[in-house]
Amino acid sequence: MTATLVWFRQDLRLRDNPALAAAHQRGAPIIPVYILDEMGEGRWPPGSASRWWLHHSLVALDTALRGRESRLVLARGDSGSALQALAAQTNADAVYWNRRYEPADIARDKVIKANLRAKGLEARSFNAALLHEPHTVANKSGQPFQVFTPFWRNCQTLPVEDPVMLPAGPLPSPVLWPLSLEVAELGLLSRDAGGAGWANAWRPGEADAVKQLKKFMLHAVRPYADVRDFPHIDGTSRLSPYLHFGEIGPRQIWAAVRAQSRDSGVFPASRGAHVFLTELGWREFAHHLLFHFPHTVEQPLRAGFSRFPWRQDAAWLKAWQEGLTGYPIVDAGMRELRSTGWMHNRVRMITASFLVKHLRIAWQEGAGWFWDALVDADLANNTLGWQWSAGCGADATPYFHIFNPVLQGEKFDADGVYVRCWIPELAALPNEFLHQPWMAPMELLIQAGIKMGESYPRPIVDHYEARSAALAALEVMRTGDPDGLGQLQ
DNA sequence: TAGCTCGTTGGACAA
DNA sequence: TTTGTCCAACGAGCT
Repeated sequence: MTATLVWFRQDLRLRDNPALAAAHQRGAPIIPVYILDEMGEGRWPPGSASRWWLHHSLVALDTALRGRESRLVLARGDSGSALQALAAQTNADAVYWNRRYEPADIARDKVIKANLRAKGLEARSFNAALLHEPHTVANKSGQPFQVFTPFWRNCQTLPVEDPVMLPAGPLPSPVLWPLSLEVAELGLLSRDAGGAGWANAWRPGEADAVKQLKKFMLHAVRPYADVRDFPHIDGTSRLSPYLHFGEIGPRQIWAAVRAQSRDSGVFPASRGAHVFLTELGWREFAHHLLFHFPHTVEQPLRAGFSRFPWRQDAAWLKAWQEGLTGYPIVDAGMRELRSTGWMHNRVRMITASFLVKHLRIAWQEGAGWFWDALVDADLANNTLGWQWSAGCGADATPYFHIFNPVLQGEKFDADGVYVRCWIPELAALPNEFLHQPWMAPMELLIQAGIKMGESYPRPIVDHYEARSAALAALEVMRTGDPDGLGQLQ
């Protein structure tokens, strides 16, 4: 009796899973496999928040499979060797999986596919993660797009496939299951990590991904365009970690938006839905860029930025990481991140801008911190976001756009609900000074129980000085004039 | 090939 | 208080 190995990676779902559906169609017993292969992830093995999520996601996937009289076989180590060993052990003659697009994975999967085929096995890969795979989108010169708008316009001329259906009922299973590790044996949960905060904020797994999408489509997609920028409002989809781990796929989201427009006949049905799909477009664009410019994980897309005079300052970096910069909107975001493994998108931009422009600390430092702290840490999205903020990526902000953390706070958290939630020591301060507590008169600070520099830090940099220094540093980069450096602190 | 337009998310300042 | 205007680099993408 032969069998098909279905190799799960970042597609931890049963719905819209082309590899699994194809295996089912093939008819042979299916052996679902997950291999924890940290060396195979290149320089970007999952960080602590991602490992926590992965642990629970694997539990959820196993539960879902057991509901279909199947189970998830777990292994750890080199993916290629583990697959070969499992194939030999189970007499499997085919291995199916869904593709990934990170540089290290592409290189590894290519070797694995060749080795399996050399042994006479059928090795097939599918697209589960993207609406449009990177090699299917190009500009009129045949080159990859580097600007979002033309990229997304081009994508919208291409068809989006419907989600793949998996027939109901038990999955064909082998008579004997191969040996498997327990999820706990993968050692994904570390003792020092913030498991409690994450568990309060999130429920990993496909079932909750589907629930979250339904809830969002029902209540939040229509007002999305108007409220998504306000961090105190639960106005975003919160689907990012589910998408990263593939507990839901972009085709399912596309189909949900399409289903909603059936009544009106207009697609998308609302401005909110249109803006929401554009966000999905950014996710596509991030994968497109990562695929075509794999060096951007470490290096700026715009080569000139390798000359940027970044500062190294461990104390400033630590203050940023811990939410102790003295700028409430920045600190609130960094504390939300530490506490929940997630940060509102608007605040991600503000905190990232502050690190690279006000502190002039290299974006790679920020990317590394986010990578470890975010439950939705995704190499493509993280890279694009940080390069965009630093101004060295695709479609980056013009150099003279520098977020003013006070104005951003006043504009997007006018009533201070967000800041008061994450910085309780400032809660009693009136709105007028909440985003710049150092400007508050002494008697107000005393009334609010705040001792500047003790209960809450003074700003570690002055906005206007930092802004000038950032512009000067950009000028140094642009002209290559080393004299400009002398003027920089 | 040359030239033109444009760019997710802004800020400072004047009126 | 709100609104409009400048900032004015740089390179992608298109015609």
